Amino acid sequence: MLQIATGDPRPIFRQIVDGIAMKIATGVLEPGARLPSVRALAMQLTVNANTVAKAYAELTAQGMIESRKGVGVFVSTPRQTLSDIERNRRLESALERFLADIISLGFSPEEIHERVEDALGRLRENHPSRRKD
Amino acid sequence: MLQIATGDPRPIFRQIVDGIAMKIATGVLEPGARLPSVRALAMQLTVNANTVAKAYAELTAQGMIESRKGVGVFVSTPRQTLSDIERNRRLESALERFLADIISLGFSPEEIHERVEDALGRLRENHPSRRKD
Amino acid sequence: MLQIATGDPRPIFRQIVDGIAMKIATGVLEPGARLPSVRALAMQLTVNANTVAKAYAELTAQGMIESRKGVGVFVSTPRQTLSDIERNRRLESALERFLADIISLGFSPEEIHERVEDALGRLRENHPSRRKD
Amino acid sequence: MLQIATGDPRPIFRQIVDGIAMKIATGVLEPGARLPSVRALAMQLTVNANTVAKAYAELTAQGMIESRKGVGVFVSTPRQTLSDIERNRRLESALERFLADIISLGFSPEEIHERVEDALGRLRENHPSRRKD
DNA sequence: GTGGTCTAGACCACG
DNA sequence: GTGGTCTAGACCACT
Repeated sequence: MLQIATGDPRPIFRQIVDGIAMKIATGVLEPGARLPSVRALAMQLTVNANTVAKAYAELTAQGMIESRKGVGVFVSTPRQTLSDIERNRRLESALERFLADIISLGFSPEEIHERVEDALGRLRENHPSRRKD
Repeated sequence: MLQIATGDPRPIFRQIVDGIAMKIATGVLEPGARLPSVRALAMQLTVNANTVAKAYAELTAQGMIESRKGVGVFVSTPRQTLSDIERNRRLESALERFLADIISLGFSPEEIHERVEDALGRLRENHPSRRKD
Repeated sequence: MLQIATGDPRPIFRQIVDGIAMKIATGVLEPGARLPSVRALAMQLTVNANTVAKAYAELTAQGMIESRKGVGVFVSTPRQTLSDIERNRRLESALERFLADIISLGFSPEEIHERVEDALGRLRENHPSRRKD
Repeated sequence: MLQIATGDPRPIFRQIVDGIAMKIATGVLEPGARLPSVRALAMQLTVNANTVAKAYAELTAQGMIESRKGVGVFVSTPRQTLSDIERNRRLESALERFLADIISLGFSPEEIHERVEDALGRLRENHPSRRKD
């Protein structure tokens, strides 16, 4: 279900964070849903358990999941943790980074537009009415 | 002309690479244009000469600039160095990271669309209809 | 300068986070100040370098410090990263936790009041005009 | 009467311990008052009986309750089990953690003072002038 | 079984 | 030298 790509420039734990965050954001994983245990996911991805634990820790810090010792890890109900200023700051910096990453690949703005629209379209499908809180 | 920000999370050499790549991609620097020498740029930015050399090396490896011995460093005429497969892989990976970063901030696909359009619009201005090759 | 207490119920990395956060909040460490390197602090506290790195990572995630590879770790200029709702939520939960931790120690509300006032007084001294942003 | 919250980061047995300790400290449960049996409380909270037993064991070890075989579990008359040094150490440690948690949220000492006073006020109401021993 | 913490030691990226 | 990532393996707390 989750995929780790060795060619990907992102570190492993980051790929895990991104992958799970995406699943939660698109509603594939709903609030209350249980995630695979640290050890189970580590085994499945054939990475070290600490690496998965680190990814889970980051998602926990971001308020996207909650863990209960001896029980498991669960998707938490979404809330707005960041200030509006900070949200915008992060959007801007992510956008800047994204453009910096791809600009030297020689894609034209039109091509980039197309690909982003595709991706957003895929998001919208599984994501018909985003909760506001 | 080029700016190094200490607060920027990117390493210095990366900021240089991105800055120059952006200038080339947007047409501010045209093929054949001369870049400052390694030493001159290092002085101007008050960074280590090795750092500038590393940035130039990366840009050279990407085929965006070329140095002519004893003459200087110049923007090269655009060539496609990466395979289409590789370019697409990198675009996908950058896109996934971007969306993962952004989506957990609670922005709706519509909002993201708007912001990306803004940014692309800013790009298109300095970039009327470049290369399709 | 920083102290790790073996009897302390908090894990080591938490004690480091708390200690540094306190120093930043009270102005003992000012924005831009450099923190000891991961390895240096690990040596000084005779703990593993990974433990210090974990503490620094948490402070970084909280936006209190910034690290630059190959350079060092620095106190960042404070900003308001969390939404007001989230700030209040966290204040409440910290308060609840604090009271739960100490209530069974047999201190009366008056004693608790006194001790908290002492601590707040110490904060106010080094902290005469808290910046708002 | 006692509440277990699944979202609470504390383990269940801890929530039980804290909840009962709080009731005793605030005088809601007076010395000699009878507590529900392990099984009864487990049923009521729909948790495992072992979990309740563990909570009762900890409260017993702390001298806050005592069980009389074949009769039931009762709130004991308060005794000081921890040394003053140990109590103070724990208070300091809890205080440090609390302030570290809170101060990085950007609350001013004045705001913190206010909120702590509120919370202590709520405590004092059910706690007119208990033990100074 | 679950997650959390810590250690030891390796390798990489950066300046 | 700096910080960041990953592994391997240990121990603890909780259910």
